[in-house]
Amino acid sequence: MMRRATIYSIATTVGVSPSTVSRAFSRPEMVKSELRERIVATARDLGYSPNRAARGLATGRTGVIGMLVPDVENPFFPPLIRAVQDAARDKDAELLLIDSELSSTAEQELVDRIRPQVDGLIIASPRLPSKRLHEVLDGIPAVIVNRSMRSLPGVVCDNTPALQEIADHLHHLGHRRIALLRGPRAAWAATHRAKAVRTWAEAKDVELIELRPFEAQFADGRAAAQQVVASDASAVFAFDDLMAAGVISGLSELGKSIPDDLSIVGCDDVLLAQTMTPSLTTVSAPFTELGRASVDSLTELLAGNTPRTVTLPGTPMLRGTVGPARA
Amino acid sequence: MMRRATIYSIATTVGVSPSTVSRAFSRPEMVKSELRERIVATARDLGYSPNRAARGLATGRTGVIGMLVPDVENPFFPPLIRAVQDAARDKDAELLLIDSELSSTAEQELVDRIRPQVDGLIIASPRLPSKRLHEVLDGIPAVIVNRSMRSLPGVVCDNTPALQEIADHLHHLGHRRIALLRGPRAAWAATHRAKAVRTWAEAKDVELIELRPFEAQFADGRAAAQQVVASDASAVFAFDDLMAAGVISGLSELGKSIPDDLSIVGCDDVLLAQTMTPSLTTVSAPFTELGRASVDSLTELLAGNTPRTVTLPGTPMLRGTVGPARA
DNA sequence: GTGAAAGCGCTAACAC
DNA sequence: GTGTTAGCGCTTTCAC
Repeated sequence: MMRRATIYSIATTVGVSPSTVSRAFSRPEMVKSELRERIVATARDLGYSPNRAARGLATGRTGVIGMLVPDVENPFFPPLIRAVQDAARDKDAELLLIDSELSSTAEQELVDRIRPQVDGLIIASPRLPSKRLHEVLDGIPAVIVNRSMRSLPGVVCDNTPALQEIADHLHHLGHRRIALLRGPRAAWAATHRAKAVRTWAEAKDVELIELRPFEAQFADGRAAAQQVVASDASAVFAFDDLMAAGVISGLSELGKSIPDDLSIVGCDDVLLAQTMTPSLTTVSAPFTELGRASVDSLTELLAGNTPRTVTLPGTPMLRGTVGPARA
Repeated sequence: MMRRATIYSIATTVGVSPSTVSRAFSRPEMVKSELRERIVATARDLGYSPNRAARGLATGRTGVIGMLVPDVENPFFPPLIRAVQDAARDKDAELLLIDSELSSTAEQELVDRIRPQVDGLIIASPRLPSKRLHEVLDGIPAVIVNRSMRSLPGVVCDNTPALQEIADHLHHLGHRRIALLRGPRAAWAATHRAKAVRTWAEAKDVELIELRPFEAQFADGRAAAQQVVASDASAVFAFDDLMAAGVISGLSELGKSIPDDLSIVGCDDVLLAQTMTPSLTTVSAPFTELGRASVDSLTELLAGNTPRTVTLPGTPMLRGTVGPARA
């Protein structure tokens, strides 16, 4: 397995200087087209591909974007990762993925570790206190996803209108007593979504039972089923789809059937919302746009500009878990 | 935003030479402990973290592992990614994630692009013909996941005993006519799983209806529901959990209820298998071990050894989608 | 045990 | 348009 080709080996075989080879790739317009073609051709023959780490050392730009997520296994993230990766590819950048495994203490260390290897960071850190997050991100260009902070450019999804639209739908179906399963106390999205439902309920004079903040895991949803039944609500807003799946599972164990006995609404429209039977009524997050906007904002940031926070709307998806309130 | 600390800035403030600082980090035992501690301390003060790209340039080792998956959104991959990332972290390596988006034509290009930035590759490419794959991976240390090839070290999950155990269970429950939803024709796992079921069925003298290879997407499972009903089978083995969810959805639309009318078995035990109601009977893939084994094999490879293919067993998970055959 | 110097592959002034 | 040179941050002989 022979040594990989470099601009030097190409330079030698073509009979030009290394800088010309370099330019042929990074500033094609600066080298005469006939020469450039010869260079590119032999580069291909030699199986050359530029060493971006070396380029990064020289330019200060690595061409890699770091993406930090709290938990790859949470179904919210794969579509987001996909979207970011797509957008990054369009900008000729690679994706370094970091999973902090829900440990905010690890985040600082992780960020420090990768700092020199990335141009910037796209970070989803729902729980870390703003102040800490700000410290963690000190000195590294970063855009934060699904969370709004004054000090950092962000990309968020506004689910308020969609949630309220679904709420209206529930109202039409006769639901007058609704349970709300709050997400994690410290999570921006949880607060935001809860407020949307609360505001609506107050305006509509609907009874809203707020169940205490939960970790947003399937098991938490399952565990909440008891309380939902006890609350005597006929419909429930879960913080996200995963919790919604959890309540459904828990309710089913208690002999309740969906949507006949209770209506359930999730949020995000992740894969399992679509694959469960019946499929879940939820709010669809614009993953592709979120990803693209994140990368765009980061690009802006790297260019020295100051991107504003981007807000993208969720879309209501009326599906099988919502039905008329039981008489 | 001041320039990041380097071994030089540390060297200056401590009053030693850059090489000593370098050694303090990469060969701690070579520098007197008192000095080393001073160096480490001021490094911390200055917020230093080593530039691994530079280190990579010097050593030829980047400290990053590339992971290529066909589709991050397929629920099989997030747990695998998580596991690989964990194992990589233990070895002090980062993860560069590449999603080929099911396009095998793109794979060559993607691999070439990242080749210089990674030490090696962990690749899940279920469909690319072996010969092509071998070419694509030419000259880059790689281990392949969930696929067995003579020319490449691999890590695979053997689901045969688990599937047959579940099949036995079905047999006890009275199932004598079983449908098999094959996965993608070119996929190693699909062939392997199909054989497991087929062999069992022949031995048990059970009627097996093999439905033509499908893409392993939810929609394909849904579309297969018709054929399942037409086949008059009382139980179905789906290629994977996603397809299983699909058939369930399709069957439910046709008025069939699970497991009363039909029993369904998936494979892999991805998140949605656990979150659906009823939860899916399936074979649990040892994600953590698969990830660790992949990284271990790659490490071996990088050390110049020739790792054998690792085979890890799946575990049967009897859950809610299997019941007695209808009389 | 520590320092000096060369080099990893590339880019970017600066010359020509 | 193209070549020369220095330097990005680090490791690694080779001296001392």
